[in-house]
Amino acid sequence: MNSKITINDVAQALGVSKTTVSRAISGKGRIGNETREKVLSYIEQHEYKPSAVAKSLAESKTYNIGFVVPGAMSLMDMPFFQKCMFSITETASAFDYDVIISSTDGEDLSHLERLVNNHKVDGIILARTTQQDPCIRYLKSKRIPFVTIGTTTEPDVIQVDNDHFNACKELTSLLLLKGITRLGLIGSDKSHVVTRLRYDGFVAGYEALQMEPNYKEIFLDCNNMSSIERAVDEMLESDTQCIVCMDDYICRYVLNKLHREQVGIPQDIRVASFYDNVMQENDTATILPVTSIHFNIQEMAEAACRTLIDAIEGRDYQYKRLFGYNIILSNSTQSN
Amino acid sequence: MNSKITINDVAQALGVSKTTVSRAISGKGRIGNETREKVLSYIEQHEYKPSAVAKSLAESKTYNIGFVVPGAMSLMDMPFFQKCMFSITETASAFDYDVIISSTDGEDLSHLERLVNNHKVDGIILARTTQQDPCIRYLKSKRIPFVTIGTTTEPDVIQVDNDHFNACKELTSLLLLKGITRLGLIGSDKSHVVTRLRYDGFVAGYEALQMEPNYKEIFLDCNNMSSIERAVDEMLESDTQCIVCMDDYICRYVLNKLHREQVGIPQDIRVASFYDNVMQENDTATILPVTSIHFNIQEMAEAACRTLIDAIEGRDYQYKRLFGYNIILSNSTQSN
DNA sequence: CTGAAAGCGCTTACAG
DNA sequence: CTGAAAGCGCTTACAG
Repeated sequence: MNSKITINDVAQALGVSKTTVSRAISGKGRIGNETREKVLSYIEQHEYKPSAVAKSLAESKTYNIGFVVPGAMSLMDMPFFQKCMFSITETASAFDYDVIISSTDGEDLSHLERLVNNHKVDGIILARTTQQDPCIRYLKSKRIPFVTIGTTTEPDVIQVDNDHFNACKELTSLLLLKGITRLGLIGSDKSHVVTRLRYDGFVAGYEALQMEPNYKEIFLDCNNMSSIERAVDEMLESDTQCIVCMDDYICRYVLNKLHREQVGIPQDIRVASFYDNVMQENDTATILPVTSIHFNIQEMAEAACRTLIDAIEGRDYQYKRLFGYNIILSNSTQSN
Repeated sequence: MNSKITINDVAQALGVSKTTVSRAISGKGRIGNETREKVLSYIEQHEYKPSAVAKSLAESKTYNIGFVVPGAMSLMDMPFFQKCMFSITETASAFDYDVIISSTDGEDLSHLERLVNNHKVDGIILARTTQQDPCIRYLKSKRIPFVTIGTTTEPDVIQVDNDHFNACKELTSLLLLKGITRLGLIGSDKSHVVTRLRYDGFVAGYEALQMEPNYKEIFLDCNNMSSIERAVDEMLESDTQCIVCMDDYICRYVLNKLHREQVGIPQDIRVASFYDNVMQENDTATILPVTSIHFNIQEMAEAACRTLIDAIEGRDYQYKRLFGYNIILSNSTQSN
């Protein structure tokens, strides 16, 4: 209740116009140094806080951005989105923006539509891209600024992503150069763009060495335990030397399965992962270190947020940014 | 860009006043049936969407609520907060509110302060309570409506929680009645209110049967792997019959440790948990089913959100609500 | 350098 | 049942 003080109160108390007060605060427009100081110190002392809502209306800006996450996500996906979320709220608040959270369940965009239609946000960040992404189409049609975390082939979309393709390509080549040439691959939803990129990187890793993968040992759309374990079974029966998992979600199941089957790593079979989100958290005492790719999620999410704000505020920005990676070699892929 | 249409445009097009349009939309104030229909159908067809910001300013309401989560959280805590978040956004949007996400890092309330000072929210939900919670104190001083998910002893705070005390009491008594009387307890941060409640429930479970716990076998503030494993070591060297874990985070470490030490469950020692958040997700193939307590997080978070909105909108509400639980018995506590 | 005034797009007493 | 007008608390040409 102490905060009923408005710009008018300040102006009157100081015997100046609210124009002047406004200018002192925003720093826009010419104003005498002395006057500014006077206003600023009064504001400081009396804890005047401008109303964000009134500012919004006057500027037709909300200073809010929407962050859209998939409504259905597995345990393993949470660390990624969580990191994105924290990084984005942190970055946004540095620019005086707040983050409104929204979710989409497949084709159901109603949450997102509300946010956009009610003009509650100045822009949107999409936490993930899918093939034929309905969110992307919708947002384009609405002509609201947005950036995707993840790659899309849709034209004219601002996007920020990890360089999955090159990371996977390099890791694959690395394994091949170690003499581990019969690689099996397990991935999940083909509808996620990231799956496609990793797949392409995998194939490119072979091609870089004039080799070719064994397509029979590539299992996609494995998004539950049983399909993953079935893939492992098949690989164990064939001559696969190393199981390459597209993400740590899959990797976890694979390791468990191998453990139960008493298959030794790396003696009996090797394991690598294209993503290490959870596994580095030293949270999973069961799991041995696995050769994998490490991305800096925070940095990428921060870039997504900055880029969006640049777009909102009419500054220049890059349409597409790709972030680097580290490959972490562990003895799970020891070549002997 | 199709959305530049305002209430004025609608009024003019229809030859009525904007008062009338406003009334047709809000349903407040008297208005002729025919007029209302006319306005509504025009709005429908022309996709007029009122500006939330203008509405906010006129009503001095933002239709936003803030959701405050701890900035530092472990992997194991994520499912809980995630569930809360989804449940809250879902509930909020049913009442036409949006959710702004905010975080606090211990004593650093700057995010929260920005949110409150800029008047960007009508109320706040705190995702967790701690002893001497600085957020609670701050929010009380600001006289902004808020509800906590979690119990607090601070007076006059609207709170919603799971009934940890009775749940833990009952599970403890149950074990004792099975003849498993030498229980060891491992818990984490004493500064979290929930730790205290579970501890009290544990002791009360003994007292209900005129018994007393062995206080030497109670280990608190175990919030990393090594301290948990040390506790397990001590229990293995004593005559503890069952290790009771305060949450699934701890339970996971305990199970891993026992597994590595080749200690059989339940033959050699039994295991129970006061919380099953992650473990029920059938995500953790390694982990065997453990006797534990199950809460309905979604229901509780929804209640938190509804209660907050009731408070914001001046309706009646309950100061404190406790939600029930299920005890899930598994063979990890087989008494023979 | 400073101010009076119009405007952002709604809501809501008040009057009819 | 309907409308003219004031007001919510800011910003920003425009004029001086």
